[in-house]
Amino acid sequence: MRQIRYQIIAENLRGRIADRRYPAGQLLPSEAMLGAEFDASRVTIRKALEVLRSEGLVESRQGLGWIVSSVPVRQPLAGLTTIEAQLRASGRTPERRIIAFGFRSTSSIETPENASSIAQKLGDRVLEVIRVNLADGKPFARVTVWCREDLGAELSRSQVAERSFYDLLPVRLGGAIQTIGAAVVSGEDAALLEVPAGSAVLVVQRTTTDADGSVVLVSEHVFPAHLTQFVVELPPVAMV
Amino acid sequence: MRQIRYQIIAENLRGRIADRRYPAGQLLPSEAMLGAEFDASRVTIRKALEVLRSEGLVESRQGLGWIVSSVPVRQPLAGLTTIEAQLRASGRTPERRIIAFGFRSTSSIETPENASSIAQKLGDRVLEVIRVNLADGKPFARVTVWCREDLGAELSRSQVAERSFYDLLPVRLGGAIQTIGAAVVSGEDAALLEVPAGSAVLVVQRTTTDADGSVVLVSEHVFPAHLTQFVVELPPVAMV
DNA sequence: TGTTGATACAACTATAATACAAGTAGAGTT
DNA sequence: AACTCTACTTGTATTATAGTTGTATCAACA
Repeated sequence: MRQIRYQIIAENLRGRIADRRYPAGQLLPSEAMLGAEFDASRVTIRKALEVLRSEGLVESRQGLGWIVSSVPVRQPLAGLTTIEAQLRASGRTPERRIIAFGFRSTSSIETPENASSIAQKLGDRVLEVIRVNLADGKPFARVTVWCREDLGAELSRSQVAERSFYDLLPVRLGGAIQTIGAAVVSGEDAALLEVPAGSAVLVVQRTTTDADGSVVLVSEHVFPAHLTQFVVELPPVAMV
Repeated sequence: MRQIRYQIIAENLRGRIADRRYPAGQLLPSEAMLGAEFDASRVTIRKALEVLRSEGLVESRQGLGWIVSSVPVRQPLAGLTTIEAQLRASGRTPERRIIAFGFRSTSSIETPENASSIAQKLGDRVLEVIRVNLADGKPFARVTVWCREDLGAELSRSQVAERSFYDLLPVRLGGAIQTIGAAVVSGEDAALLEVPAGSAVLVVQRTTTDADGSVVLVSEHVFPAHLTQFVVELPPVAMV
């Protein structure tokens, strides 16, 4: 029985990824270098890499190289930034897909955080926007934003699809309070995020205020656990 | 392994900020000087600095230079370390149960963070302590600590059961970096934490350094999702 | 027929080198 | 005290280059 060359090479590379000789997030040697190492042509190396790509182990970017995938995006908790900015900083191309856009009464909202607290913060009617953030075409977060009615009235669906709320709102932002928790993914979110039922997600609830301290946005962000982790640097003062 | 230059430089600078070689509020060397030091062009240095800016670690002012973000940015995050202290503050009685205590070789460790990185940080042999933290008799965290061999040699099982590592270690602590993620609970953890199989947990990995910047502890903390939430206050950051 | 090798070219990326505008700080001058 | 000048900084843009993946073609081989 004849062994097919590119499958052997794929198996070899699979091993290097598994034992972290090629760590997640790092660039693989170029196709040319791998070709030299395995004494194979670029075509063969590519076929091997395509196999690994179909298994979700690696991704490629033209002009850059092959990257060991399933890299959690490391989100620093140092300040109020947008997801898009962080994705761009880590070299990925962000994209938004609007799932829902419309005004609704606060009382009908169901969240882990109870609806009445949203009403208290934002008023009886709010603009609700549900969207999915994509990174390199793959779902990366489901974000639901509730926005104060007077501010939301100025916004259109297309605006929200193209830019972030923080860019769009005509107020000076003051800061935010976030709670970070974990949960098992809901049925709807599993479909939106394209993850298997029963997998874990990070759930972030954020209340954003303007410079005067009044609440502008309440939002809920859901991240697949294998794609995201938050990074915090703790100064020595914090130690007890 | 191929690597992207500006990411290496960013990681290097991140280290200098973390260990206070570039103290908060201070000007960094100019882009030109950094370029000379790293033998890189201004474009590359700038890209590295932009990454750090997106993480909220540095800011820039035209005509002046790059500044390490000042303390107020980090201060609110101090709340994260006090999870155990918060328990005490909320009137519950904390308790520790030691599951395992002993030295082992780093290579045999299995963690989300790969073993080789622990070996690189702490050396080939480490003291491994696994314990369960209880609040009012109910488990609320499984904590595994890997400690540098020379420091671990001074510790006894009973000491570890009664006091925290931060109290016990005879070094001045310099700071820590934490990553927060989510996962589905493992079988062992489900038993230790007395939660149903398939439920979600928060996973925190922490690397603690001493005042000199060398790594003292690597630890992994697992919290049942329904018992724990992290609260973070985010100050505003200059939007790009 | 499918695998492999060899080659060529387009598109893209990171990096370097360079130039100039715009802002800051400080020394010197008036 | 107010102004000017200078040196240095970041912000921004352009051009160039080497190296990478994306894609296609043709030929050799089992």
